[in-house]
Amino acid sequence: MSTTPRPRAARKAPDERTRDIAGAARELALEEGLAAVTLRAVAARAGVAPALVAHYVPSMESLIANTFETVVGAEIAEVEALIAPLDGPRARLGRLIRTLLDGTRDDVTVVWVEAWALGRRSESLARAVREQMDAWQSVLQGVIEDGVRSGDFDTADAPGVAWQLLGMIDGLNAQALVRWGDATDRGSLISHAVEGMLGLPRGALDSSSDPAAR
Amino acid sequence: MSTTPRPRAARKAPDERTRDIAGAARELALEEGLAAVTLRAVAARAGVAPALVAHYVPSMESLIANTFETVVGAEIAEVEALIAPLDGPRARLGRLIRTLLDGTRDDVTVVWVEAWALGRRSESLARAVREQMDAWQSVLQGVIEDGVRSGDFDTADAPGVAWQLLGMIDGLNAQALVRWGDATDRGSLISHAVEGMLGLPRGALDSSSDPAAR
DNA sequence: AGCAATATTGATCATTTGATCAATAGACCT
DNA sequence: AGGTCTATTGATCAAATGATCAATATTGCT
Repeated sequence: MSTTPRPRAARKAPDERTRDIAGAARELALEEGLAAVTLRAVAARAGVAPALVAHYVPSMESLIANTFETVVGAEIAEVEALIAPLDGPRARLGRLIRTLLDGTRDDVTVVWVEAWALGRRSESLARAVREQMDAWQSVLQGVIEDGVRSGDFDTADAPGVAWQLLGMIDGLNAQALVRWGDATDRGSLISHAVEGMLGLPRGALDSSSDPAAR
Repeated sequence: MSTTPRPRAARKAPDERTRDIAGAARELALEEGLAAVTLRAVAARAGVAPALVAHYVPSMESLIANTFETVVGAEIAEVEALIAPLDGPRARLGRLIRTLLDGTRDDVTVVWVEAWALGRRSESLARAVREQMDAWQSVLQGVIEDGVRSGDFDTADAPGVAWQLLGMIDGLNAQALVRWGDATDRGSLISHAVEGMLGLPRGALDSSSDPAAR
């Protein structure tokens, strides 16, 4: 059992090394979960000595919190950009739900689930989780309020519906993480659920109005 | 810093000691989460030496899996007993949802969330999680199928609706774990969601038909 | 070429975890 | 009372974690 000796890392500017380390942490989180983001694992992935990671980061706790923020923040931005050009609240909301439930982001879901658990023992991670949940809720609430204004949706509690929908999506994705194998389509039934919350007729949110879903 | 010296534990029959240890593990899981169920913590709570816990349990991994099963199994049995005597599928489903979302079982929710995360690193825990999810799904599916037979509900996919509903409930509870403070009533909106999934008119699942909810 | 600044590292420490085993002590039977 | 069985324990180990610090190597400037 020979541990491959690592050549001395090339000297880099602090800014770049900082980005390297953050990137290594991000990759690890997506590939193996937040719990795999350890001092030594990040160092190995970044190709540096463990002490260097410790040197560039105030604490592993903060690195993990920042990594969570990066991963989830990118997901939010990505989905936001995806639905922004769509035409009308119904199309945007339908697409958003289908996208988040299409199973292509299970790596991010793992990060979410581990953040919920680890957040109970890390105040900074817990804070990051709350912030990102607020950010997601804000996106959803925006779409719903647009729909209420335009008459597409009917609800007196857009913030509440946004929270509910967010919880549902998270729950369904977390569940799918365990029920791999039995791959019920996650997106079809929830549309009816949302229709119920928003006073829409059955089928109003299905993919027939979404060109990209055909 | 004086560690209180523990008196030698009274000799007990193996069966009883086994139950003691399982009980200590269960209490710890409910009070501080599954991650707190460590060899030494369980030993301290049970009032015995750490080596004794190791002696009575094949591995901590299995103790944790069994503890999860106990905690969640008890929750299922409890809720099942609660809704069984109710009159009709609508009342039973409504009560089930309201009960699971009333916020009085957050300790169990913590166990669920940690099990999802830890299950990624423990095959036995992952198996236990799948089993208990199946058990929950089975309960939900039973209620829904009753409703379909009686004409109360309208869906062609009772198993799918059961899975979706389970995921939604878990997600909303997990979310509430983090959003303490902002305590939106978790139960009211989801009723509309379920009405949407089951083809019910708005309000059909509200608490007006549930004597205990008034 | 020499030097100062600093990026990088090896060595090391303290904790926490699960696990093993020989030794001990208490209960029960004859 | 004595002896046997076995429940219980202290001591100890290996592994993994986060963190610190003096020492080293490399860069870039003069």
